[in-house]
Order: sequence, then structure tokens, then C-alpha cells
Amino acid sequence: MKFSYITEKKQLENIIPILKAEKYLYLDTEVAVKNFKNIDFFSDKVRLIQIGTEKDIFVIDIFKIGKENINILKPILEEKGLIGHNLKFDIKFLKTNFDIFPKIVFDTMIASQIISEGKDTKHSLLAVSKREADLDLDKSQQKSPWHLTDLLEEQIKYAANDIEALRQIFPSLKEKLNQMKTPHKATGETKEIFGVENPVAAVEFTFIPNLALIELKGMPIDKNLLDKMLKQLSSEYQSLYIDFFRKYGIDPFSPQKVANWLTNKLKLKLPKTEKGSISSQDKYLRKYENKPEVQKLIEIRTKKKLLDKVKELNEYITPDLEDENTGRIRSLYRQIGAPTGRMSSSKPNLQNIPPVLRKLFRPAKNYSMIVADYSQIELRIAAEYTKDQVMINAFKQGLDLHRFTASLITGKDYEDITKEERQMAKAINFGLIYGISPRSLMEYASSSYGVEISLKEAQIFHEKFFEHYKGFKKWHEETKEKLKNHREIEVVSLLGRRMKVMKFTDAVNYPIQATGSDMLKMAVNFFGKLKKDLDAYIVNLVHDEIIVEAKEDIKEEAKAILEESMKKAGEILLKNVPIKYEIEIVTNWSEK
DNA sequence: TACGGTAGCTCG
DNA sequence: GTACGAGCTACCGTAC
Repeated sequence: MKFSYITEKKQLENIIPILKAEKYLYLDTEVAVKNFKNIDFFSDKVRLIQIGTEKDIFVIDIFKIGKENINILKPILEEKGLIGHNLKFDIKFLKTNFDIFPKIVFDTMIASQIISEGKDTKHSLLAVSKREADLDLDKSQQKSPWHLTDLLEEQIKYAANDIEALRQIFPSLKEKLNQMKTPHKATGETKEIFGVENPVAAVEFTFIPNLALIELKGMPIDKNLLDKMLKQLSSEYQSLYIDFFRKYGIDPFSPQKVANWLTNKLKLKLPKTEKGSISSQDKYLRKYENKPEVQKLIEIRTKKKLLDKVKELNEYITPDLEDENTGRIRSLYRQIGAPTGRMSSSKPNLQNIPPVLRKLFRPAKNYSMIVADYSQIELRIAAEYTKDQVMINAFKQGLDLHRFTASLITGKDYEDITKEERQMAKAINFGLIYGISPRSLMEYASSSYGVEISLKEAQIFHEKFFEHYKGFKKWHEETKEKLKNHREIEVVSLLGRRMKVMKFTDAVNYPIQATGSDMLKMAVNFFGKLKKDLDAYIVNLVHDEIIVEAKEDIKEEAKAILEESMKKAGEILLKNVPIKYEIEIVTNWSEK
């Protein structure tokens, strides 16, 4: 493998024409990370930028050349296509260290995830190189000291070698993406630059720089309120704990002791867990809520959960440089965190914040917050997916679908449906997109909606449902038939994301959930493109919800663009069902 | 003392 | 026959 080690400004200038002649480049970076457990994208320094063409590899030493002389690369890295592995990482560092922000990318990690079709496969550069090119990549220098004044020969060679690996895996990954059967072909930059025709890959690749920006921006949080809440919850929790222990002599957080105490002393009948121990889940305790012991137990658990979540948020708070009352929480997102293409969020998880804590999140001074979400998106997708005419018509007429389902099942007029009947229908509607069985419907209706029905009744509701929604019936029957004949089948989202499944419940749920995640990512991409240089940034994404922080004086403009983005994404995927969304300018996340 | 699995709970 | 996905904490048994 031949490569050039670039350590002087003059050398860098000399390679510019070579890079300019290319349509796309291979890219990797090495960063001098102080703490690998907690990578700091703002203070850790980029040491090397490796750029490859099909012929050359240049290992550019930033420390030797000087950060201020890297500007010459900016137009190249921002305008050329870039091929790399987990480019969100590199893009974040290029942005913070050099204000370089690439936009046109082919990511070999994301490509590998897409072609894996949801199977549990490893996607490190090491694993992908082995799989796609039978290459045994040496990763021993990954965490070597990249801050050394003079890098070791093996470090420089290692850096160049990653580019060689990218070169070898790119053609095979591209070929596999293009060979996947999809409902339509991609157009746009990803197609023009890299020749990628797979529409899922096009959406995912375009999404990468947008997600990098979301992570860098971070969710704004009210520092003073957080502090206040932390103190208040702590003291409330402590007194609850002390009271509980004094009264009952039991540690409320020892599952075994609590379970024994509840069954022996209080004579509660509780179900077993999977491993055979006694379960004291809140949902089983709910029917004993009239007992003060049970009530206290639930109360103390609830308080502790809130306290823990606030503590967790508090650990990740960093200052907002322009507003001393605001902190910023920069979560990490896994772009394809679930087999369906849904994202996941961690450190901290900003996708499972309870409503009572959402008021902590509010925009920085002189900024507004815009919260938008798709309404009943999965049911709308399911209607489109199954082409169920009855459900499509209900949506077209703008009916409340839960109420409508209730009227179909009970035979009563739409207007006469009671609250309880609507709740029951809601359980059925949701159960439907998860591949319901009558037994689980019964349990679900009870634990989630507080509606008690017998198994017999659940069976009747189940039948009635399919009697009216014939499109669903057909879809479920066909899916069951396919699974009878094949151990594993493929399902596909409306964009063309393919997933292998073995279980009926996965087979009916995955394509719906996947289409929802396609839609959200497309909406984010449109927003990134349409907003231009408006001071408006997405600060969190929660499956069907987008949260934007926008400068106060342009909030209406930002809101209009966000709305247009969500509408466009929705209308591309749903041709027969209208989409609906809520969008509002708020002072904090909990207003809606 | 560190690690991994399980249970329980939060969100969509 | 099974309701879908994720992350985080605490507990608890096992390995060192």
C-alpha cells in the first residue's frame, strides 16, 4: 500500500489539484481523545485527516501543518462526495475543529446495516472489511496516543490502512445496496455522485450530516429548574423512604423482600415472573391500590424513578455559552438503532423522558421552541400498507379512528360511543399493528387502558374487527400463510427498507414501524435542505416527533418550513391516506 | 470487584 | 403460540 504523509503546508497545497479532479473521496480521521469513555467533540483534537482517491492515500497531520492551514480543504470536503465508516463521528469533529461540514456522503457502516436487513450483525470497520472483502484489518492502533508530537511509523501506516479498507469494501456494499429490490429508485446527489439507486440508502446517507448537527446542537434545558427539581425530589423521596421503612420494616427496593411481604403479610395474589419468582410489578399491584401499604409502595417507586431520571439528566448537562441559565444535553443517537430503522438515543436517552419532566426542556434566551409530531401515524401507515378501504375512508373523512372502530364493533352510532368503548377500540387498533391475539388483547386492555373484558369478549372484538377491516384480514392471513411455508420471510417498508423476520408479530409490525422511521428521517432531510441559513436547529427526535429551537424573530418562518418538510415526507410515502400533524410554538417541551 | 442476565419502568 | 421497538437502573448470581 502506497501513501503520502503530509506534514507541510506546501505539500498540502500540492495535492489539492489531485483531490479536485475526483468525484468522490475516501475519508477517515484520527482524533487525540482524552477519554475514550467520554469523547468530547468540542475539546478533543483531530490529529490526522486521511483522504484517498482510487490511486493515492494522503495522511494529513494537522498538528504538523497547523489547524489554521486546513481551510484549503474546506471546499473540497464540503462539495465532493465522501466515503467513510461511521461518518457522523468524522463530520462532528470536522465541524467543531475546522468548521468544515460535509454533506454528500456514502457511509459504509450504514450501508452494511441496510443490507443486513435487520439481522443481528456486527458493523465495525473490522467486521465489515472481513465480510465484504475478506480483509483482516488490524485495529491495534485505534486507541494509541494520537497526541504524540512525532507519530510512530505504525500509527501513520494504520491511518492509511483504514482508507485502503474503505476502498475494498465500497464497491461490494454499493453493489448490494443497488441489488436490493425497492419500490422505486433513488434520485439526487447520492445517485449522481456514488451511483446509489437504493432509496433507503439515499435517505440514510443524506440524514447523516443532519444527525451530526442535532448531536452537536444539543437539547436546551433549564438549569435552575433542574436544580430545584433535583433538590425537591430528593427530599420528598428521602422522607417517603424513611416513613416506609419505619412503618413496615421493609426495604421497598428489594424485589424479593417486597414480594414475600406482599404475599405473606398482606395476602396479595401475585403472578410469577418468567424465571419463577414472585412479580410485584405496578400493573399487578394496581388492583390492590386501596391498601395503604400498596399505595405507599407505588408512590415511592414513582418518586424514585423521577428522581433517578433527573439525576441522569443532571450528569450530562453542559453549559450553553450564550445563556448562563440554560444547559445543553448532547445525547448520542444510533441512526439505525432498531431493525426497523428507528433511531435510539443514549447518554442520556432523550426518547423516554416522562411528560412531567419535559417542562425542564426550554429554549435558550432569545430562542423559541417548536414541537411537531405526526398524529396516529402508524395507523395511517397501516391503512395505506394494507389498502384497507374502510380505514382509508375513515381517515379521509377526518374521523376519530378509535371512535370509528368502536362504532363498527359495537354496531352503535359513531356519536353514541362511550369513553370506555373508545378506550377498548384504541386497545384493539393498537393491538392490530402489533399482531394481536385475543388473549393478549384482554391483558393489554386491562393493564394499559383499564378496561376489563373476558377472553370470550376479546375473541368477539377480535373477530368483529377483521369482519369490518377486510384489508387487514387479508394481510394477516397472507402473512401467516407465508410464515407457514417459510421459516424466514422478508417484509418491506413503503420506502423500500427490507427486513427479515421469523415471527408473525414482527412480520406485521416491522413494515409499519419502519415506514414511520423512513418518514421522520425524510422530514428531517427536507428541513435541513429548506431551512438554508435560518437560525433554527433540530434539538431532539422521538420517533414521530421533531423538536426545533429557533431564534425568536424567525420562529414563524422556521415553523412553516418544518411543517412543509413533514407534509412533503408524509405525502411521498402515503398516497391514499391523508397525513395529520400537530405543530406548535411553545415555551417548553411539555406544552402541547 | 467486575460482568452479564433479568426484571421493571420510561418513551414511541 | 408469541402483541412491536429502544435505553437505564437495580439486583443478583457467577467468575476472578
